[in-house]
Amino acid sequence: MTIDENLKLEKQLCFRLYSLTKLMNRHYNPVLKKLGLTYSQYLVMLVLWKKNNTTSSLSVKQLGEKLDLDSGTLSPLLKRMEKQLLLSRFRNSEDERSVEVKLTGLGCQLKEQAINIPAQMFSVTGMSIDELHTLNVSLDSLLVTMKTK
Amino acid sequence: MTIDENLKLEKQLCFRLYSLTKLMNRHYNPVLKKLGLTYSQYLVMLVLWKKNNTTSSLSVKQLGEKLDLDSGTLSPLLKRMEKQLLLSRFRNSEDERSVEVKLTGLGCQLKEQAINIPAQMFSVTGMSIDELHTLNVSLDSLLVTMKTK
DNA sequence: CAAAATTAAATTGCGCACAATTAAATATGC
DNA sequence: GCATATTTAATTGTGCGCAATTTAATTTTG
Repeated sequence: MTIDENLKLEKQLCFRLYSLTKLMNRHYNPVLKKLGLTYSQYLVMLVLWKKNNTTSSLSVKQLGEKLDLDSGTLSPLLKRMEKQLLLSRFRNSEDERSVEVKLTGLGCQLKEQAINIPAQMFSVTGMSIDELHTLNVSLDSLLVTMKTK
Repeated sequence: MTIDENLKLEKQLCFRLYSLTKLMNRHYNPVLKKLGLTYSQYLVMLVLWKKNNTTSSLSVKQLGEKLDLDSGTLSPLLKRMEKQLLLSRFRNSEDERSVEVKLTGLGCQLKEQAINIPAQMFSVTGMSIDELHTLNVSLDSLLVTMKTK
């Protein structure tokens, strides 16, 4: 095998991940559009829906850690979601540097419309539960390695 | 398992792919910056480097098919690369609708500086050749399924 | 306690991705 | 041959993702 061989697009893991992520997005978008969400906004909602109420809040920093996004991405994104009345933003009175985010009633309700999305998307993959699990384990291991290098 | 369980971020394949793609980008960017390339521009170069000369050309359409990108992404991207003197763009005289892209001498030379990137990035994954191959096969299969659904 | 360092968010600027539209060239059908 | 349809790029507008910088609040340190 020549060194040249390695530079082929088809050989690259990164290109597969890149293509799959785009493809994943294209499958999610029409579904999420019905809820008025983009994919990134959906990820934010997934985090907030876990609380499942309109009282507990999460800081932008905590959200950023969970989603691996910085304030440069989250600040404008959360502002758009606030404008859509999905969540509210307010400074933490204990520490005025921190901005807290909390679901509105509307944002909380939206969960009902999203409840079937994971199953729907799973069916698009055409995979079995076992195959999915195996792939998830591989990707998790890769994520851990690449985060620490 | 409750339906609710499915909505957890940690369970989602899409989130793993999304996170890995971002992580992959973060590893590529400092390396590619030395060549003055973004990740997407690198992908374009990978396609063009295969020709390995400054005479054969590829249409924007063909490039778009290989990379799964449309003209809305490629047109401005290729213009930026033309400005950097990596490639040249010109209308096909046989069919004036088509725009052809071709490496400049500079673009062709840049390949030498990129020759070790795949090996370097492979080492970041911490995987064996076999593990990489297995993962690639899984992802390819998923790509095929999701393209046709 | 005051100066310096750290932390959290916001802002700015750039480059994708992509939906939707537009413009121009070519192909097709009658 | 000409109207119609299709094809190809480019353009416009929106929303990320992120590097770099800025602003403000808090913590640390001498």
